[in-house]
Amino acid sequence: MKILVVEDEKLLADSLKSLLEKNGFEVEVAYDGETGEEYAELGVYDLLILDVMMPGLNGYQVARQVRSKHLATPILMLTAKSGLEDRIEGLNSGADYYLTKPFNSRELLACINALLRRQGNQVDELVYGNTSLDLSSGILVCGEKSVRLSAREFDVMRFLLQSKERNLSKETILSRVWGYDSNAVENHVEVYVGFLRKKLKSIGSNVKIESIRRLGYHLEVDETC
Amino acid sequence: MKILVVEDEKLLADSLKSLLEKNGFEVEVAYDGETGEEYAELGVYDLLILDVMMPGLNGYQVARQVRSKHLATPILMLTAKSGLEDRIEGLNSGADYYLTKPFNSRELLACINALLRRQGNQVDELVYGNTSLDLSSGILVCGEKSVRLSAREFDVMRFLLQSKERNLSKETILSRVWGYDSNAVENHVEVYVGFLRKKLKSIGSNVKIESIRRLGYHLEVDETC
DNA sequence: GCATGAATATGAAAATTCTGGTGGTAGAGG
DNA sequence: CCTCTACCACCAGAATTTTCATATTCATGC
Repeated sequence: MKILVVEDEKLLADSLKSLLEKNGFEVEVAYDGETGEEYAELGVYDLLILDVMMPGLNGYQVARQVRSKHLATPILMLTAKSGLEDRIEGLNSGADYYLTKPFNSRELLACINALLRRQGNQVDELVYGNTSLDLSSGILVCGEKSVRLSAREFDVMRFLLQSKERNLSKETILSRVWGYDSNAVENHVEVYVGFLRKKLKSIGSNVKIESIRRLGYHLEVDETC
Repeated sequence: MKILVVEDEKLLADSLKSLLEKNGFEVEVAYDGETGEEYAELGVYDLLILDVMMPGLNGYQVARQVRSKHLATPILMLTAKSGLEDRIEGLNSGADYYLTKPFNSRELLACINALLRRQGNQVDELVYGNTSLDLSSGILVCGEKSVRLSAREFDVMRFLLQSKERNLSKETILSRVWGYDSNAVENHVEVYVGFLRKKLKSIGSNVKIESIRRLGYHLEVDETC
Protein backbone atom coordinates (compact mmCIF):
# COMPACT_ATOMS: atom_id res chain seq x y z
CA MET A 1 0.00 0.00 0.00
CA LYS A 2 1.54 3.27 -1.14
CA ILE A 3 0.58 6.57 0.40
CA LEU A 4 1.56 10.05 -0.73
CA VAL A 5 1.70 12.73 1.91
CA VAL A 6 1.61 16.32 0.67
CA GLU A 7 2.41 18.59 3.56
CA ASP A 8 4.64 21.63 3.78
CA GLU A 9 5.26 21.58 7.50
CA LYS A 10 8.30 19.40 7.48
CA LEU A 11 7.91 18.32 11.07
CA LEU A 12 4.38 17.07 10.64
CA ALA A 13 5.15 15.54 7.27
CA ASP A 14 8.00 13.53 8.67
CA SER A 15 6.14 12.38 11.71
CA LEU A 16 3.26 11.28 9.49
CA LYS A 17 5.71 9.41 7.32
CA SER A 18 7.21 7.62 10.25
CA LEU A 19 3.84 6.80 11.80
CA LEU A 20 2.57 5.38 8.55
CA GLU A 21 5.70 3.43 7.84
CA LYS A 22 5.54 2.01 11.30
CA ASN A 23 2.15 0.74 10.25
CA GLY A 24 3.40 -0.96 7.18
CA PHE A 25 2.61 1.56 4.48
CA GLU A 26 5.03 2.67 1.86
CA VAL A 27 5.15 6.44 2.12
CA GLU A 28 6.39 9.25 -0.05
CA VAL A 29 6.31 12.89 0.90
CA ALA A 30 6.02 16.01 -1.17
CA TYR A 31 6.68 19.26 0.63
CA ASP A 32 4.64 21.52 -1.61
CA GLY A 33 1.50 21.38 -3.67
CA GLU A 34 3.15 21.49 -7.06
CA THR A 35 5.42 18.56 -6.38
CA GLY A 36 2.52 16.80 -4.71
CA GLU A 37 0.34 17.14 -7.75
CA GLU A 38 3.09 15.91 -10.01
CA TYR A 39 3.66 12.83 -7.85
CA ALA A 40 -0.04 12.19 -7.36
CA GLU A 41 -0.69 12.17 -11.05
CA LEU A 42 1.66 9.27 -11.50
CA GLY A 43 -1.31 7.29 -10.33
CA VAL A 44 0.76 4.85 -8.32
CA TYR A 45 -0.61 5.66 -4.89
CA ASP A 46 -3.38 3.93 -3.01
CA LEU A 47 -4.14 7.01 -0.97
CA LEU A 48 -3.31 10.73 -0.95
CA ILE A 49 -3.07 12.69 2.25
CA LEU A 50 -3.21 16.40 1.50
CA ASP A 51 -2.75 19.29 3.81
CA VAL A 52 -5.12 22.12 2.97
CA MET A 53 -2.97 25.00 4.04
CA MET A 54 0.08 25.18 1.86
CA PRO A 55 1.83 28.04 0.14
CA GLY A 56 1.41 27.91 -3.64
CA LEU A 57 -1.00 25.18 -4.62
CA ASN A 58 -3.18 24.29 -1.64
CA GLY A 59 -4.70 20.93 -0.87
CA TYR A 60 -8.02 21.62 -2.51
CA GLN A 61 -6.37 22.76 -5.68
CA VAL A 62 -4.24 19.65 -5.75
CA ALA A 63 -7.30 17.49 -5.19
CA ARG A 64 -9.16 19.24 -7.99
CA GLN A 65 -6.26 18.79 -10.38
CA VAL A 66 -5.97 15.14 -9.51
CA ARG A 67 -9.68 14.56 -9.98
CA SER A 68 -9.66 16.43 -13.25
CA LYS A 69 -7.20 13.84 -14.49
CA HIS A 70 -9.78 11.19 -13.64
CA LEU A 71 -7.77 9.57 -10.94
CA ALA A 72 -9.94 7.90 -8.34
CA THR A 73 -7.29 7.62 -5.67
CA PRO A 74 -8.93 8.25 -2.31
CA ILE A 75 -8.02 11.58 -0.80
CA LEU A 76 -7.77 12.32 2.88
CA MET A 77 -7.67 16.02 3.58
CA LEU A 78 -6.06 17.52 6.65
CA THR A 79 -7.81 20.71 7.66
CA ALA A 80 -7.13 23.10 10.47
CA LYS A 81 -10.19 23.97 12.52
CA SER A 82 -10.62 27.10 10.51
CA GLY A 83 -12.96 29.40 8.72
CA LEU A 84 -15.90 28.40 6.65
CA GLU A 85 -14.62 29.51 3.26
CA ASP A 86 -11.75 27.08 3.34
CA ARG A 87 -14.07 24.21 3.92
CA ILE A 88 -16.66 25.19 1.38
CA GLU A 89 -13.99 25.03 -1.22
CA GLY A 90 -13.14 21.55 -0.07
CA LEU A 91 -16.59 20.21 -0.58
CA ASN A 92 -16.26 20.22 -4.32
CA SER A 93 -12.61 19.46 -4.63
CA GLY A 94 -13.12 15.74 -4.61
CA ALA A 95 -11.70 14.80 -1.25
CA ASP A 96 -13.16 11.72 0.35
CA TYR A 97 -12.55 12.55 3.93
CA TYR A 98 -11.62 15.42 6.19
CA LEU A 99 -9.62 15.12 9.31
CA THR A 100 -9.40 18.19 11.49
CA LYS A 101 -6.11 18.98 13.13
CA PRO A 102 -5.12 18.14 15.71
CA PHE A 103 -5.90 14.46 15.29
CA ASN A 104 -4.36 11.52 17.01
CA SER A 105 -2.78 8.55 15.32
CA ARG A 106 -5.67 6.22 16.09
CA GLU A 107 -8.06 8.49 14.25
CA LEU A 108 -5.76 8.80 11.31
CA LEU A 109 -5.18 5.09 11.04
CA ALA A 110 -8.88 4.37 11.39
CA CYS A 111 -9.63 6.79 8.55
CA ILE A 112 -7.00 5.30 6.35
CA ASN A 113 -8.25 1.81 6.90
CA ALA A 114 -11.81 2.90 6.21
CA LEU A 115 -10.82 4.62 3.00
CA LEU A 116 -8.71 1.78 1.73
CA ARG A 117 -11.40 -0.71 2.57
CA ARG A 118 -14.13 1.34 0.99
CA GLN A 119 -11.99 1.51 -2.11
CA GLY A 120 -12.80 -2.15 -2.35
CA ASN A 121 -9.27 -3.34 -2.78
CA GLN A 122 -10.78 -6.78 -2.52
CA VAL A 123 -8.97 -9.81 -3.74
CA ASP A 124 -9.56 -13.38 -2.76
CA GLU A 125 -6.13 -14.81 -3.14
CA LEU A 126 -2.58 -13.59 -2.98
CA VAL A 127 -0.04 -15.23 -5.23
CA TYR A 128 3.72 -15.19 -5.02
CA GLY A 129 6.21 -17.56 -6.59
CA ASN A 130 4.60 -20.94 -6.95
CA THR A 131 2.45 -20.41 -3.92
CA SER A 132 -0.89 -18.81 -3.18
CA LEU A 133 -2.79 -17.89 -0.09
CA ASP A 134 -6.55 -18.30 -0.20
CA LEU A 135 -7.86 -15.34 1.75
CA SER A 136 -11.24 -16.80 2.49
CA SER A 137 -10.09 -20.09 3.93
CA GLY A 138 -6.58 -19.17 5.05
CA ILE A 139 -5.10 -22.11 3.20
CA LEU A 140 -1.65 -21.87 1.71
CA VAL A 141 -1.42 -23.76 -1.58
CA CYS A 142 1.54 -24.92 -3.65
CA GLY A 143 0.74 -27.26 -6.49
CA GLU A 144 -1.01 -30.33 -5.07
CA LYS A 145 -0.06 -29.64 -1.52
CA SER A 146 -1.64 -27.26 0.91
CA VAL A 147 -1.66 -26.40 4.56
CA ARG A 148 -4.05 -24.49 6.74
CA LEU A 149 -2.73 -21.45 8.57
CA SER A 150 -3.86 -20.41 12.00
CA ALA A 151 -5.36 -16.95 12.37
CA ARG A 152 -2.13 -15.35 13.45
CA GLU A 153 -0.05 -17.15 10.87
CA PHE A 154 -2.52 -16.04 8.25
CA ASP A 155 -2.28 -12.40 9.25
CA VAL A 156 1.49 -12.44 9.15
CA MET A 157 1.60 -14.30 5.85
CA ARG A 158 -0.94 -12.00 4.27
CA PHE A 159 0.97 -8.95 5.33
CA LEU A 160 4.20 -10.36 3.92
CA LEU A 161 2.47 -11.27 0.67
CA GLN A 162 0.93 -7.85 0.35
CA SER A 163 4.35 -6.31 0.64
CA LYS A 164 6.07 -8.80 -1.70
CA GLU A 165 9.83 -8.20 -1.68
CA ARG A 166 9.55 -5.00 0.29
CA ASN A 167 11.23 -5.29 3.62
CA LEU A 168 9.15 -5.14 6.77
CA SER A 169 10.61 -4.46 10.15
CA LYS A 170 9.45 -6.52 13.08
CA GLU A 171 7.99 -3.43 14.62
CA THR A 172 5.97 -2.84 11.47
CA ILE A 173 4.69 -6.37 11.45
CA LEU A 174 3.83 -6.16 15.11
CA SER A 175 1.87 -2.97 14.70
CA ARG A 176 -0.07 -4.18 11.70
CA VAL A 177 -0.71 -7.75 12.75
CA TRP A 178 -0.90 -7.57 16.52
CA GLY A 179 -2.24 -4.00 16.50
CA TYR A 180 -0.50 -0.77 17.23
CA ASP A 181 -1.66 -0.82 20.81
CA SER A 182 -0.86 -4.39 21.69
CA ASN A 183 2.03 -5.26 23.89
CA ALA A 184 3.38 -8.08 21.84
CA VAL A 185 7.14 -8.32 21.56
CA GLU A 186 9.44 -8.87 18.62
CA ASN A 187 9.97 -12.48 19.49
CA HIS A 188 6.36 -13.09 18.50
CA VAL A 189 7.26 -12.19 14.98
CA GLU A 190 10.32 -14.40 15.04
CA VAL A 191 8.28 -17.31 16.29
CA TYR A 192 5.61 -16.88 13.65
CA VAL A 193 8.14 -16.47 10.89
CA GLY A 194 9.50 -19.79 12.11
CA PHE A 195 6.03 -21.38 11.92
CA LEU A 196 5.49 -20.02 8.43
CA ARG A 197 8.86 -21.18 7.16
CA LYS A 198 8.08 -24.66 8.37
CA LYS A 199 4.70 -24.64 6.65
CA LEU A 200 6.08 -23.17 3.44
CA LYS A 201 8.69 -25.89 3.32
CA SER A 202 6.11 -28.57 4.10
CA ILE A 203 4.22 -27.80 0.91
CA GLY A 204 7.36 -27.46 -1.17
CA SER A 205 6.93 -23.78 -1.80
CA ASN A 206 9.71 -21.82 -3.45
CA VAL A 207 8.79 -18.80 -1.37
CA LYS A 208 11.33 -17.96 1.28
CA ILE A 209 11.02 -15.55 4.14
CA GLU A 210 14.36 -13.84 4.15
CA SER A 211 15.58 -12.07 7.21
CA ILE A 212 17.82 -9.06 7.04
CA ARG A 213 19.60 -8.47 10.24
CA ARG A 214 18.30 -5.38 12.00
CA LEU A 215 15.88 -4.57 9.19
CA GLY A 216 13.28 -7.27 9.31
CA TYR A 217 11.82 -9.75 6.90
CA HIS A 218 10.74 -9.95 3.30
CA LEU A 219 9.72 -12.56 0.78
CA GLU A 220 11.85 -13.96 -1.97
CA VAL A 221 11.45 -16.66 -4.56
CA ASP A 222 14.14 -19.27 -4.17
CA GLU A 223 15.19 -20.08 -7.72
CA THR A 224 17.20 -23.11 -6.70
CA CYS A 225 14.03 -24.80 -5.64
CA MET B 1 -23.73 2.91 25.80
CA LYS B 2 -26.92 4.57 24.68
CA ILE B 3 -27.41 5.78 21.16
CA LEU B 4 -30.25 7.85 19.79
CA VAL B 5 -31.07 7.43 16.13
CA VAL B 6 -33.12 10.21 14.54
CA GLU B 7 -34.24 9.05 11.13
CA ASP B 8 -37.56 9.35 9.37
CA GLU B 9 -37.15 6.50 6.94
CA LYS B 10 -38.54 3.76 9.07
CA LEU B 11 -36.77 1.00 7.19
CA LEU B 12 -33.33 2.49 7.61
CA ALA B 13 -34.03 3.52 11.17
CA ASP B 14 -35.01 0.03 12.16
CA SER B 15 -32.14 -1.62 10.43
CA LEU B 16 -29.76 0.77 12.15
CA LYS B 17 -31.36 -0.04 15.45
CA SER B 18 -30.96 -3.72 14.93
CA LEU B 19 -27.38 -3.43 13.70
CA LEU B 20 -26.41 -1.33 16.69
CA GLU B 21 -28.18 -3.53 19.17
CA LYS B 22 -26.45 -6.51 17.68
CA ASN B 23 -23.29 -4.69 18.57
CA GLY B 24 -24.23 -4.16 22.12
CA PHE B 25 -25.53 -0.63 22.14
CA GLU B 26 -28.75 0.43 23.72
CA VAL B 27 -30.69 2.17 21.00
CA GLU B 28 -33.67 4.46 20.86
CA VAL B 29 -35.21 5.76 17.70
CA ALA B 30 -37.06 8.97 16.96
CA TYR B 31 -38.81 9.12 13.61
CA ASP B 32 -38.81 12.88 13.24
CA GLY B 33 -36.65 15.84 14.14
CA GLU B 34 -38.93 17.28 16.78
CA THR B 35 -39.14 14.09 18.77
CA GLY B 36 -35.46 13.57 18.19
CA GLU B 37 -34.57 16.93 19.64
CA GLU B 38 -36.77 16.34 22.65
CA TYR B 39 -35.14 12.98 23.33
CA ALA B 40 -31.65 14.26 22.65
CA GLU B 41 -32.04 17.06 25.13
CA LEU B 42 -32.61 14.58 27.91
CA GLY B 43 -28.85 14.33 27.80
CA VAL B 44 -28.84 10.62 28.48
CA TYR B 45 -27.25 9.47 25.24
CA ASP B 46 -23.63 8.76 24.52
CA LEU B 47 -24.07 9.42 20.83
CA LEU B 48 -26.63 10.92 18.47
CA ILE B 49 -27.03 9.69 14.93
CA LEU B 50 -28.98 12.23 12.90
CA ASP B 51 -30.26 11.99 9.40
CA VAL B 52 -29.93 15.25 7.56
CA MET B 53 -32.93 14.94 5.30
CA MET B 54 -36.07 14.90 7.36
CA PRO B 55 -39.38 16.64 7.00
CA GLY B 56 -39.89 19.28 9.66
CA LEU B 57 -36.76 19.79 11.69
CA ASN B 58 -33.77 18.48 9.75
CA GLY B 59 -30.62 16.98 11.18
CA TYR B 60 -28.65 20.19 11.14
CA GLN B 61 -31.36 22.02 12.95
CA VAL B 62 -31.57 19.31 15.56
CA ALA B 63 -27.80 19.42 15.98
CA ARG B 64 -27.86 23.19 16.39
CA GLN B 65 -30.60 23.01 18.98
CA VAL B 66 -28.79 20.35 20.90
CA ARG B 67 -25.55 22.31 20.86
CA SER B 68 -27.33 25.47 21.90
CA LYS B 69 -28.35 23.62 25.04
CA HIS B 70 -24.66 23.04 25.71
CA LEU B 71 -24.83 19.33 25.33
CA ALA B 72 -21.53 17.86 24.19
CA THR B 73 -22.94 14.53 23.06
CA PRO B 74 -21.06 13.49 19.93
CA ILE B 75 -23.14 13.76 16.78
CA LEU B 76 -22.81 11.56 13.75
CA MET B 77 -24.60 12.99 10.74
CA LEU B 78 -25.93 10.88 7.92
CA THR B 79 -25.87 12.79 4.66
CA ALA B 80 -26.92 11.84 1.21
CA LYS B 81 -24.35 12.59 -1.47
CA SER B 82 -26.10 15.80 -2.25
CA GLY B 83 -25.84 19.44 -3.02
CA LEU B 84 -23.48 21.95 -1.58
CA GLU B 85 -25.95 24.03 0.41
CA ASP B 86 -26.91 21.11 2.60
CA ARG B 87 -23.39 20.49 3.60
CA ILE B 88 -22.42 24.09 4.17
CA GLU B 89 -25.16 24.29 6.70
CA GLY B 90 -23.75 21.24 8.42
CA LEU B 91 -20.37 22.74 8.93
CA ASN B 92 -21.57 25.02 11.65
CA SER B 93 -24.27 22.90 13.14
CA GLY B 94 -21.96 21.18 15.56
CA ALA B 95 -21.85 17.69 14.13
CA ASP B 96 -18.69 15.74 14.80
CA TYR B 97 -18.73 13.49 11.86
CA TYR B 98 -20.39 12.99 8.51
CA LEU B 99 -21.13 9.71 6.93
CA THR B 100 -22.33 9.76 3.37
CA LYS B 101 -25.04 7.31 2.40
CA PRO B 102 -24.80 4.64 1.37
CA PHE B 103 -22.39 3.39 3.97
CA ASN B 104 -21.73 -0.12 5.12
CA SER B 105 -21.92 -1.38 8.65
CA ARG B 106 -18.18 -1.59 9.08
CA GLU B 107 -17.83 2.09 8.34
CA LEU B 108 -20.61 2.99 10.67
CA LEU B 109 -19.25 0.91 13.51
CA ALA B 110 -15.76 2.27 12.96
CA CYS B 111 -17.09 5.83 13.15
CA ILE B 112 -19.03 5.13 16.27
CA ASN B 113 -16.09 3.60 18.00
CA ALA B 114 -13.87 6.50 16.99
CA LEU B 115 -16.38 9.04 18.28
CA LEU B 116 -16.99 7.27 21.55
CA ARG B 117 -13.29 6.84 22.09
CA ARG B 118 -12.49 10.43 21.23
CA GLN B 119 -15.12 11.48 23.68
CA GLY B 120 -12.68 10.18 26.22
CA ASN B 121 -15.16 8.03 28.02
CA GLN B 122 -12.15 6.85 29.92
CA VAL B 123 -12.46 5.21 33.27
CA ASP B 124 -9.91 3.04 34.89
CA GLU B 125 -12.08 0.71 36.84
CA LEU B 126 -15.58 -0.67 36.69
CA VAL B 127 -17.37 -1.37 39.92
CA TYR B 128 -20.40 -3.52 40.57
CA GLY B 129 -21.59 -5.04 43.81
CA ASN B 130 -18.60 -5.67 46.03
CA THR B 131 -16.35 -6.25 43.06
CA SER B 132 -14.29 -4.12 40.74
CA LEU B 133 -12.42 -4.70 37.53
CA ASP B 134 -9.19 -2.80 37.06
CA LEU B 135 -9.16 -1.88 33.42
CA SER B 136 -5.46 -1.29 33.14
CA SER B 137 -4.30 -4.56 34.62
CA GLY B 138 -7.33 -6.74 33.96
CA ILE B 139 -7.47 -7.81 37.59
CA LEU B 140 -10.79 -8.53 39.22
CA VAL B 141 -10.84 -7.44 42.84
CA CYS B 142 -13.16 -8.24 45.74
CA GLY B 143 -12.00 -7.14 49.15
CA GLU B 144 -8.62 -8.69 49.86
CA LYS B 145 -8.85 -11.23 47.11
CA SER B 146 -8.18 -10.78 43.44
CA VAL B 147 -7.69 -12.76 40.30
CA ARG B 148 -6.19 -11.98 36.93
CA LEU B 149 -8.39 -12.33 33.90
CA SER B 150 -7.15 -13.45 30.52
CA ALA B 151 -7.65 -11.11 27.59
CA ARG B 152 -10.85 -12.77 26.46
CA GLU B 153 -12.26 -13.10 29.95
CA PHE B 154 -11.49 -9.45 30.48
CA ASP B 155 -13.35 -8.38 27.36
CA VAL B 156 -16.41 -10.37 28.28
CA MET B 157 -16.37 -9.17 31.88
CA ARG B 158 -15.92 -5.57 30.87
CA PHE B 159 -18.80 -5.75 28.46
CA LEU B 160 -21.03 -7.26 31.12
CA LEU B 161 -19.98 -4.63 33.65
CA GLN B 162 -20.60 -1.82 31.19
CA SER B 163 -24.10 -3.07 30.69
CA LYS B 164 -24.82 -3.71 34.38
CA GLU B 165 -28.18 -5.43 34.78
CA ARG B 166 -29.11 -4.95 31.17
CA ASN B 167 -29.50 -8.24 29.42
CA LEU B 168 -27.07 -9.16 26.65
CA SER B 169 -27.75 -11.86 24.13
CA LYS B 170 -25.02 -14.27 23.26
CA GLU B 171 -25.03 -12.92 19.76
CA THR B 172 -24.47 -9.42 21.09
CA ILE B 173 -21.59 -10.52 23.24
CA LEU B 174 -20.09 -12.41 20.34
CA SER B 175 -20.26 -9.46 18.03
CA ARG B 176 -18.79 -7.03 20.53
CA VAL B 177 -16.15 -9.22 22.09
CA TRP B 178 -15.15 -11.55 19.28
CA GLY B 179 -15.91 -8.99 16.57
CA TYR B 180 -18.83 -8.73 14.25
CA ASP B 181 -16.99 -10.55 11.52
CA SER B 182 -15.53 -13.39 13.53
CA ASN B 183 -16.87 -16.87 13.23
CA ALA B 184 -17.02 -17.65 16.89
CA VAL B 185 -20.04 -19.61 18.07
CA GLU B 186 -22.38 -19.17 20.99
CA ASN B 187 -20.72 -21.89 22.98
CA HIS B 188 -17.70 -19.63 23.28
CA VAL B 189 -19.77 -17.27 25.31
CA GLU B 190 -21.08 -20.10 27.46
CA VAL B 191 -17.58 -21.33 28.10
CA TYR B 192 -16.31 -17.89 29.06
CA VAL B 193 -19.28 -17.20 31.27
CA GLY B 194 -18.32 -20.44 32.98
CA PHE B 195 -14.73 -19.25 33.43
CA LEU B 196 -15.88 -15.94 34.83
CA ARG B 197 -18.34 -17.50 37.24
CA LYS B 198 -15.57 -19.66 38.59
CA LYS B 199 -13.26 -16.68 39.04
CA LEU B 200 -15.97 -14.54 40.59
CA LYS B 201 -16.69 -17.27 43.09
CA SER B 202 -12.99 -17.75 43.80
CA ILE B 203 -12.67 -14.21 45.11
CA GLY B 204 -15.92 -14.33 47.03
CA SER B 205 -17.68 -11.80 44.84
CA ASN B 206 -21.39 -11.19 45.27
CA VAL B 207 -21.70 -10.54 41.56
CA LYS B 208 -23.55 -13.23 39.69
CA ILE B 209 -23.82 -13.75 35.97
CA GLU B 210 -27.45 -14.68 35.55
CA SER B 211 -28.59 -16.48 32.49
CA ILE B 212 -32.01 -16.05 31.05
CA ARG B 213 -32.96 -18.86 28.81
CA ARG B 214 -33.06 -17.77 25.18
CA LEU B 215 -32.26 -14.15 26.04
CA GLY B 216 -28.70 -14.18 27.24
CA TYR B 217 -26.81 -13.05 30.29
CA HIS B 218 -26.73 -10.16 32.68
CA LEU B 219 -25.19 -9.27 36.02
CA GLU B 220 -26.86 -9.30 39.36
CA VAL B 221 -25.79 -8.74 42.93
CA ASP B 222 -26.50 -11.78 45.03
CA GLU B 223 -27.82 -10.38 48.29
CA THR B 224 -27.62 -13.71 50.10
CA CYS B 225 -23.88 -13.59 49.80
C1' DG C 1 -46.27 -35.36 36.84
C1' DC C 2 -43.61 -36.92 32.93
C1' DA C 3 -41.46 -37.13 28.54
C1' DT C 4 -39.36 -34.34 25.20
C1' DG C 5 -36.43 -31.20 23.06
C1' DA C 6 -34.00 -27.05 23.16
C1' DA C 7 -30.89 -24.31 25.69
C1' DT C 8 -27.25 -24.00 28.84
C1' DA C 9 -23.31 -25.80 31.61
C1' DT C 10 -19.29 -28.19 32.05
C1' DG C 11 -15.22 -31.10 31.44
C1' DA C 12 -11.47 -32.34 28.88
C1' DA C 13 -8.71 -32.47 24.88
C1' DA C 14 -6.89 -30.05 20.92
C1' DA C 15 -5.13 -26.14 18.83
C1' DT C 16 -3.19 -21.87 19.05
C1' DT C 17 -0.64 -18.29 20.99
C1' DC C 18 2.62 -16.54 24.15
C1' DT C 19 6.79 -16.72 27.00
C1' DG C 20 11.39 -17.27 28.34
C1' DG C 21 15.50 -19.39 27.61
C1' DT C 22 19.48 -21.29 24.96
C1' DG C 23 22.59 -21.41 21.46
C1' DG C 24 24.23 -19.90 17.04
C1' DT C 25 25.68 -16.30 13.78
C1' DA C 26 26.76 -12.10 11.38
C1' DG C 27 28.99 -7.96 11.64
C1' DA C 28 31.51 -4.22 14.18
C1' DG C 29 35.56 -2.89 16.27
C1' DG C 30 39.71 -3.86 17.92
C1' DC D 1 41.81 -12.81 12.82
C1' DC D 2 39.48 -12.66 17.13
C1' DT D 3 36.21 -11.10 20.38
C1' DC D 4 32.15 -9.12 21.58
C1' DT D 5 27.53 -8.05 21.09
C1' DA D 6 23.23 -7.57 19.19
C1' DC D 7 20.27 -10.16 16.69
C1' DC D 8 17.98 -14.14 15.17
C1' DA D 9 16.29 -19.12 15.21
C1' DC D 10 14.41 -22.41 17.65
C1' DC D 11 12.62 -25.12 21.39
C1' DA D 12 9.81 -26.50 25.09
C1' DG D 13 6.61 -25.43 28.29
C1' DA D 14 2.81 -22.34 29.94
C1' DA D 15 -1.26 -20.03 29.20
C1' DT D 16 -5.10 -19.15 26.58
C1' DT D 17 -8.57 -20.07 23.43
C1' DT D 18 -11.28 -23.13 20.80
C1' DT D 19 -13.59 -27.32 20.00
C1' DC D 20 -16.29 -31.13 20.95
C1' DA D 21 -18.78 -34.30 23.60
C1' DT D 22 -21.64 -35.03 27.27
C1' DA D 23 -24.45 -33.69 31.23
C1' DT D 24 -27.83 -30.84 33.20
C1' DT D 25 -31.60 -27.73 33.35
C1' DC D 26 -35.79 -25.75 31.99
C1' DA D 27 -40.12 -24.90 29.50
C1' DT D 28 -43.64 -27.09 27.22
C1' DG D 29 -47.18 -30.10 25.71
C1' DC D 30 -49.21 -34.21 26.78
